[in-house]
Amino acid sequence: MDNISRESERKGQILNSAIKIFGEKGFQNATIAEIAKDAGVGDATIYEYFKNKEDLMLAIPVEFTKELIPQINDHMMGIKGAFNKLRKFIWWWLNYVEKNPGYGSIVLLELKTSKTYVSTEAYQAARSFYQIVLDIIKEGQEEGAVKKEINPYLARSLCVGAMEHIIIRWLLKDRKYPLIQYADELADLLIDSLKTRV
Amino acid sequence: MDNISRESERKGQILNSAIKIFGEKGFQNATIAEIAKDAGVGDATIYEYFKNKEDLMLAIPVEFTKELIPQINDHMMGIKGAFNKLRKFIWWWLNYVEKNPGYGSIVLLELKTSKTYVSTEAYQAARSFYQIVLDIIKEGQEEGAVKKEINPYLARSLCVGAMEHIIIRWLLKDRKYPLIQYADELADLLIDSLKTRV
DNA sequence: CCATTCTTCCGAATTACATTCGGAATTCAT
DNA sequence: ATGAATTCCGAATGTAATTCGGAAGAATGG
Repeated sequence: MDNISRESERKGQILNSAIKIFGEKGFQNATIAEIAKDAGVGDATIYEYFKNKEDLMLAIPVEFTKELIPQINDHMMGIKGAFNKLRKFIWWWLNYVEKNPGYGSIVLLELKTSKTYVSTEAYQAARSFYQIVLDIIKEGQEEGAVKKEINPYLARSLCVGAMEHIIIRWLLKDRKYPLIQYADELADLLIDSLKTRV
Repeated sequence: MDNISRESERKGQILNSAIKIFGEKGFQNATIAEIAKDAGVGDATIYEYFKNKEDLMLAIPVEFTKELIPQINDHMMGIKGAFNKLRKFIWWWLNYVEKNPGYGSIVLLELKTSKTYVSTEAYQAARSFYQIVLDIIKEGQEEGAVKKEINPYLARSLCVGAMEHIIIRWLLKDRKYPLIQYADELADLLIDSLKTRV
């Protein structure tokens, strides 16, 4: 989650502290003072780099999701067949959130309450991340593995909705036992849902 | 959404204004002053009935979800077969949110960011609402319509996750065209996912 | 090497709200 | 009708976001 090259060192420090504090306490209960202190800068300095508290939170997914897409694509390399890719995607995403729960709770819980969310870059970033699932489904339809009659956008909602629901439950409650323990069973169920019947 | 009998008239006024303002502006951007003004009471009066702003928001699902469960059960009467019930549930829930988007955005977007959410009555209320889906799935397994080998809890996550995902998309973006237009296709997809194969 | 501008940074005000206080208005019980 | 309780709220308080004004440091030019 760290050492990502960014325009400015300062901006990077602040973002790293922001992800940490927002992730721990949530948007509401995190204070600018605390983030500033953690980043080792003055409160006012944050406002040199971000318009306001909300803008600071929205900057997190933009920066980090940019990194995610190459990473998942890298993991996808050499995997053949839509269902194998989907299984990998589920595994990878659950694993990533488990390792970075702060990022997960920002993206899955906090972000959507921002009044302007849909018109932000953050929304576009999330969109292109989930686009991967859509591509997998379409690929599956081409290769004949996924039922042709399914609306691929609805199928994406099914996959993403189920994943998010499981992740959100985990974020809200337990966080104790591994999140990836759900990965296989969830993948089985989703694959079975989409599969062409013989 | 109105005329629900409650302990006190005042408390009811405040809750109705709260659902309206929170629903419109979100928790963050709603102010106590605005809710008080809308309810026609002084700011301090709100604190006679609710511990604080967060407690006021959390009171909404408790009050309203109590009403929801009898309503949906009422609609379920006379419907035979798990899949017919599931279809009805999807239709009814999408329709309810479409008619009460303020309530929907509180329950689906705002609530989960509350630090204490899982330990509140509001969480229990949501839980018993979604319990209905679990019961339908279990019933389906008993009558042989739903695959026996599916973990019913995971199946619930699939159904609820997909519904919530579609509702959240609608709340965040469009809200223009009818939400229920998704109901049938979603129901088809979910039913097909759960169905025992011959 | 020094003066000048430009940039970065931040301590100290300012502002916007949530929350609390103290007492006024109203209702209730006798 | 009167004292006691309850309900209500305007004004004060406290906390945290945001802005201001200028200090400290880096870059430019002679």
